[in-house]
Amino acid sequence: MHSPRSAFLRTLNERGFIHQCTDLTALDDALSGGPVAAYIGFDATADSLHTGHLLQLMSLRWLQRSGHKPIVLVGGGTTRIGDPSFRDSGRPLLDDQQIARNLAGLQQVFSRYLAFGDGPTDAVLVNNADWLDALHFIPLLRDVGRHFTVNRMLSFDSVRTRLDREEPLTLLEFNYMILQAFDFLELARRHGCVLQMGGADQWGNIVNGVELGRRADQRQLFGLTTPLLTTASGAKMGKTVGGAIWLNADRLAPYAFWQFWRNTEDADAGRFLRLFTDLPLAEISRLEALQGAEINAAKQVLAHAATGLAHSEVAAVEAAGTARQAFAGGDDLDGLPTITVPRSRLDRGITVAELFVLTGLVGSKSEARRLIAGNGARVNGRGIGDEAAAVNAGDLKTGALKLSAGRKRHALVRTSDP
RNA sequence: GGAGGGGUGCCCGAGUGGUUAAAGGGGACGGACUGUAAAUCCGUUGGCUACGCCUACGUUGGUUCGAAUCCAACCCCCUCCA
Repeated sequence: MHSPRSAFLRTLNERGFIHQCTDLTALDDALSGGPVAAYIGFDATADSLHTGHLLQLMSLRWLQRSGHKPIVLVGGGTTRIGDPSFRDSGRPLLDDQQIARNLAGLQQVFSRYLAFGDGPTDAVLVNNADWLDALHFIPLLRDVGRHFTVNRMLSFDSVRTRLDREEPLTLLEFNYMILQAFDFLELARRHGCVLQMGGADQWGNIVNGVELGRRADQRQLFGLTTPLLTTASGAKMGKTVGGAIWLNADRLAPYAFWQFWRNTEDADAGRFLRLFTDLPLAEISRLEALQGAEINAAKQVLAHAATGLAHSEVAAVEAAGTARQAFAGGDDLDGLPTITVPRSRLDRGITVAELFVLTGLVGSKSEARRLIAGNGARVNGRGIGDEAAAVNAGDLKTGALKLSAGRKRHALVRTSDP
């Protein structure tokens, strides 16, 4: 699009957040006219947000910084159904207890990206269980269901793959889109919310909400989606050793989070800086222009900024220090994953393979053996050649043993007194 | 309720009585090369008290010296019919 008038859309556009919009011009007008309320929904399918949610969090952050009001919707109600969009099969249903736990985990993160409060542009948190739980089937069908045709619902890409593969799509799941549409309508009525944002996979769900607003209330609502992110080499963004890149520190240590960004592919550095940091564009352009090994500097800036947002400035500095030490072979390795083993256990002698299992660097003793056989295992930086190699307290260096699986994955073993 | 098709390791997908811990691909991990990058190449990819043992091809039984492969019942999915 040509340069939008509103600061919000201009920023999103320049930074690469915009994939599709239901009516970009009219939305731009609305945003130019004063504070606008917009929402993004987060279902409680896990107890932490991950990098896949980061684009959404940053979207809301820019919204707020552009003088508008972010609404964070947590899906206490919709999580009980499970969004079938673009999924090949249904997911196991979560029970209410698990959902409650997950919600608690999710909520730790929002305030790191948004300022909550009672002011006109302060962020608010709402839970769709507040209205979805109270719905009655027949009234819902009459009030909402009559605005939906099955013909239209079946036409969305988000469910078509499932149907094409002849995988079952239950009526429960099929209703998800109606409830998400209803959420939008409800937020429009309660909070004057006129915009729903989300990932590209949410397009169908969002459009349903926009249409419901028009049909039920003659409201003009807007939808705006962010692109589906892949790395430059085509992999899904946010998956790596050990699964998802979580935002909660208890799920993924700040050091590991920092490392994730530090390991960004060259070709992604500029794009990620625009999307996942709020550094000025001029600064990003400069970093992006670096060539060859110098791009590493850009990745460090990216890692620092992203970690600073998700965790804290202090955590980011510490993570950077740990990484420097870990790769330079230094001794200050406090940020690495650490396990504690009783001294007596070490005194009795313990194989390196067993230690690797204890640290979680490998999943089984067999895997540890394979790692050793493949020349991937090191203790205090020295390669282990013998599968039966053992260590004892005498091997402790500055009170800790550093185990490495490959060049990048490290863990510390410390001893406790007994 | 009837007829047919199908359920294999993280995923996809071969395999229809033995040499099958199960081809091939993807993914993942490790190594080489590098810059903690990409691409490429190589290796590995169920577990254990490891020259052997245990677990594994929807579930449970059965046939057989021997089954993922044959039989029976059951569970689940798909398609068509009622």
